Amino acid sequence: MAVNLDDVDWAIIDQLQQEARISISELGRRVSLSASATTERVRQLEALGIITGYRAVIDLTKVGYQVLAVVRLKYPGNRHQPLHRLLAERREILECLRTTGDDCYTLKVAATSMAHLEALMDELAGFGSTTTSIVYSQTLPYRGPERP
Amino acid sequence: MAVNLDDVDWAIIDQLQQEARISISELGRRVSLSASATTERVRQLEALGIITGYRAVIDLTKVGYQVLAVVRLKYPGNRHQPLHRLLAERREILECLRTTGDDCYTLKVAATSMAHLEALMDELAGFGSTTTSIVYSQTLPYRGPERP
DNA sequence: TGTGAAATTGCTTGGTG
DNA sequence: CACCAAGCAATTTCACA
Repeated sequence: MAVNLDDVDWAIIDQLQQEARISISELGRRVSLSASATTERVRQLEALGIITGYRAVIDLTKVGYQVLAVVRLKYPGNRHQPLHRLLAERREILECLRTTGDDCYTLKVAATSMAHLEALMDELAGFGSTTTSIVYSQTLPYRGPERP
Repeated sequence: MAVNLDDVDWAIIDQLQQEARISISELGRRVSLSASATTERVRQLEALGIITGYRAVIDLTKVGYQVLAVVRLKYPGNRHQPLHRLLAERREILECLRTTGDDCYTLKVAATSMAHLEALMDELAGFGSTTTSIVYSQTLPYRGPERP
């Protein structure tokens, strides 16, 4: 499943992880490749599923989500469909990881207020026992991987 | 700190959260605006700090990080500099949130193998007691916020 | 795979409603 | 604020190494 990538591939990945909207020709300049060769490399990285997409990063506070929380959910049994349905509906749930350990799921949830968070927690509590931690600050905002 | 955004702003945000590399004219078509007006809107969203950047999303497994873990760190005392130094150095730490509750920090860590993860955990254990959960799957890969 | 040249398309800027 | 038009870049395609 893992793929062999050379220095140029990694240079491209690094650049696009930092500034995904630079032009192909600018990217080519930075990695010392012609525009057409750069296009081909990027196309390959996309086709191989190494680059899975490009996303704008939004400031949650500025768009109205003043509360960010990490929720751990202890989910008894193995009927996961209802939870998946909730994840699809409630767009306030930004991320959901299934993990080992006592808490089966770790979710990241954005809310506009504590009241809003409370309502979301009531929904989640229907699935199992929850542990909620409010996020003070993103000590390290998400960054992508570098060459192993 | 929060900002007032109209429908067009949100349409732009939605599009760029999904496909950050589309051209300005394509974006303009999708939100029914001319290219120059679209450029101006996007510039404003960036200048206001609502859009904080654009990032390529990389498949961790395919580039060699077979293990993803969520680590909760109980950090006694309040000397946070050493931890911040580690976060800057160890690029395997992809994210770090400071939270309320017993565990002061929640980290997301990528490793190439269990041995690699073990070494990372030894480093983190120097800061306090840790609780580690291996991620089975991203039930919901990260997505951005929608209009509140 | 990478390059270079030509045709197409997209971007930017200044002037206008 | 948004549109239009013109001049300038960037993108794509193709023949060639």
